[in-house]
Amino acid sequence: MDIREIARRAKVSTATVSRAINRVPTVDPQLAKRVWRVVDELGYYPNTQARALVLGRTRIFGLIVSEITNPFFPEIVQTFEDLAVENNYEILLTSTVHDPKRMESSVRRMIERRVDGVAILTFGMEESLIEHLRDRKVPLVFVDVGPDVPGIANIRINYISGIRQAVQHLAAMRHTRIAFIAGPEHLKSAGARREAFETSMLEIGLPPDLVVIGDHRMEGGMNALLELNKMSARPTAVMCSNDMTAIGVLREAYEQNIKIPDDLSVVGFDDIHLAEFTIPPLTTVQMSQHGLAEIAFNALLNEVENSTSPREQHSYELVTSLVLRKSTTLARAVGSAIIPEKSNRTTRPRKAAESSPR
Amino acid sequence: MDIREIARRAKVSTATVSRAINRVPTVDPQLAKRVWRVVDELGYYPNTQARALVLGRTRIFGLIVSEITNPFFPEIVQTFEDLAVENNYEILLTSTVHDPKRMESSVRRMIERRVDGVAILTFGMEESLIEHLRDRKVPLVFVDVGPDVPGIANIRINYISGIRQAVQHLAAMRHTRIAFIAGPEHLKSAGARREAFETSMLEIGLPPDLVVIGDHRMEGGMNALLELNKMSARPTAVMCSNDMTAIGVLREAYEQNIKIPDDLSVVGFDDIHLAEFTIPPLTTVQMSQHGLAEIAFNALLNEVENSTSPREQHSYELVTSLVLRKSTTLARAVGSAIIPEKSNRTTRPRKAAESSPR
DNA sequence: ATGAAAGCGCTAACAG
DNA sequence: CTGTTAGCGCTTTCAT
Repeated sequence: MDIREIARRAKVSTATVSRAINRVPTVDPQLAKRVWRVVDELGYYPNTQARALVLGRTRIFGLIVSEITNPFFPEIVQTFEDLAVENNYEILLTSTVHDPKRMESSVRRMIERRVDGVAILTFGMEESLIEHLRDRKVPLVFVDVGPDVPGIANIRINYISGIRQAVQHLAAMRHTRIAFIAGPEHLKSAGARREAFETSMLEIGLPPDLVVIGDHRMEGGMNALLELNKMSARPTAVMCSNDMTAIGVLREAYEQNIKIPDDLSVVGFDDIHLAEFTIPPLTTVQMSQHGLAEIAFNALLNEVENSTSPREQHSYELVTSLVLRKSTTLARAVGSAIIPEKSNRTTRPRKAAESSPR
Repeated sequence: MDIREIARRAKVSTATVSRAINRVPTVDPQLAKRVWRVVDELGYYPNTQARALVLGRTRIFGLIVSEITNPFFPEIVQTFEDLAVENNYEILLTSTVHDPKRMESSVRRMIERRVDGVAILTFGMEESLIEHLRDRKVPLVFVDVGPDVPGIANIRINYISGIRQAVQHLAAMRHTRIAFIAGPEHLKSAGARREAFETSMLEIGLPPDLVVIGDHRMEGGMNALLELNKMSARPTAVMCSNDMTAIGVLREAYEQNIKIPDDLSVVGFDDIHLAEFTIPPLTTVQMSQHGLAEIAFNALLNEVENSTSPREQHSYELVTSLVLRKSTTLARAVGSAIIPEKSNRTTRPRKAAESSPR
C-alpha cells in the first residue's frame, strides 16, 4: 500500500494526497477530507525512508552515551525519547561501552543513517571521530568538551555550584577533616569535580589534602574507604566523585560496622535514581539528568529547525546543587563538650558503653 | 556525495560501485580495489534510506519496553544493541511508560519507519495495537503472552524453576511462615509468579496463605512489610514478586530496626543489577535480562533472515534460578533449643538482653 | 487549486 | 564481467 493506492481510491493525484497529508493549507477541504477518509480506512502510513530521501532530512537524532547500564544514563535516554516523540523525531541510540571500536561504529552508524544531529553525552570520546561528524556538518551537541570549537553546541556543567554547597554543608556540621574520593584520572569530568572540591575547601580555609583515587564504580569506593581508614587523622566526612563510589563506601562501611552517618558523613555526586534507595538515602550533588537531556535535545532541535546564522556559537549551562538526604550529620564532638551530647540526635538513644574507648 | 560521484571518480558505472560495496563476488578485483580506494578517500557511506527503499528492508528492529528507567530494562537494551551492532541492524527504541497513548505512538513509529521486526518486551500492552503490527505481517516476538497465536514468536518464562528453588531454600533453613508480596493484580507476569509461589509452597506441604499485594515498586514493598508486621503469626521469611519490592522491604526494615536477614529473610525476583548493591546484597531469583534480550533478538533475526516455512510457530523458554546472596539465613529457633544458639552465626556476638521478651 | 512528471540515492534486471 | 536503466515511495516544481 502506497501513496498511489490512496490517490487511486480517493480519485485524486498523488500530489494532492501528499499535500493533504502534510496539511498544506491550499488544498480544497473537500478533497482533503476524501483523502483522509481513505487514509484512515486503509491505515496508511507514509514511508519515512522515501520521505527522508527526497527531503534530505531524516528526523532522526543520534544519541551517543557511554553505557546504558550505567545508572546515570537511563533517565537521559528516557527524557530524550520523550522529547523525540513530542517533536516527531526518532532516536538512534548507541553506547560506546568505553570501547574505541564501538565509538567508531557509533559514528559510522550515525552517518549511514543520515541523522539530523547528534548529542554526544558520553564522558570520554575519541576526538578524531568527532571530526567525521564535523566534516559532514552534522549539528553536534557536547557536554563538557574543553575547547570552544565553533559550530558545536556545548553544555557546560557548573560543578562548583553544587560542590561548594556540599562542602559548606559539611563544614557547617563541624566537619573539618573532609576527604574526597576522586574519579578516574583521565576523565575530564572527574578532574573538574576534584578541582571544584579543592577550590571549595580552600575558600573556607580547609586543606583539601585527604584525596584518594577511585574509579567511579562501587569497587573503587569500597577500596577508597579502606585507604581512608588507614590514615592517622581519619576523615569524619567524605565526598565522592560520583554516586556509585558513594554506594561503595556505604557498602564497605556496612561490612566494617561503621555507622553512616554517625561515624562518617558521605556525600555523592550525580543524584542517580538509586541514590534515593540506598541505606541510608544518599545526600548528593544533583546533576539533573533530565535537565541535561532536555538542554541537549533542544540545542539540537534549535540548530536544525532555525538554521539561523550558520555556525553560530551556542553555549549552555547546567547548574548542580546539593540535595539533602540522610547520609550526613553533625561531626562527633572532638575532645570535651563543644557540642552537647543531646544535640547529636540519633534514632536510638546512645548507650554509655559506646563512648568508652575500644 | 553519492554513488554517482564515486562511479565518476573510479571511472566505472554506479552498478559496479554498488556491487563492489556489497561485495558481490563476480566483480573484477582490479575494479573493486579502485572503487574502494575512492570510497575510503572520500569517506563515502551509502545512504541507508535509499537502500532501504529499493530493498524493502530497513535493517531496523523495533524494541518496545515499559520504561527505560525501570532497572529491569537497561541491560536488555544494552544486549539488544550489542547484537544489533554485530548484525548490522539498528534499533528503534520506544518506551510505553504505561501510557496507552505512548503505546499507540510506539506502534505507529514502528510502522512508519518500516521496521523489519518488533520485540515487545513490555509487561502489559494493549492487545489491539498488536493487531496493527500483525496486519502488516511484521515479525513479532513477545514475552509471556498467554494465547499461542500463530506467526508470533513467544518467549515463555519458566517462573517455577527459580521460585521453587527459593521456597525450598527457605524451607531448608527452617522457615515455615513464608510470606509473599505479590505484584499488581492486572499484570500477567505478576500473577504467574504468585502462582508459582503457591504451587511451590503446596508441594512441600506449607500453606501459601501469607500473601499481601504490592505494586512492583519500592513503596509497595515498604507498605507490605508494615502489613506483614501487623499479623499475629509474623512471617520469618518473605519472597517478593520483584526486586524493587524487596528493596522496599529492606528500606522499611532499616527504618523499623528489623535486621535483615537475622530477623527476616528476604528474597527478590528479577536479579536486576541493583540487587548486588543493596545492604545486605539481595538473594533473588534470576530472570536473565541478557538471556531474554538475546532470545528475543535471535528470534527476530531468524524470522527475517531465514524466512523459512512462513508462519511457523516458534516458541522459546527462559528458565529462572535462584542466586544466593546475603539476605536470607536460618530461621530463628522457635521456643527452646531446637537449633543450638551457637549455630546461628551472626557477625556480632548476641547480647543476652536481646533474648528476653520486650 | 490540482495534476504530470522529475528526481532524491540506491539496487537489480537485462543487455551487451 | 560491466554498463544502462527502471523503479523503490515520496515531495515539489511547473503547467494548467
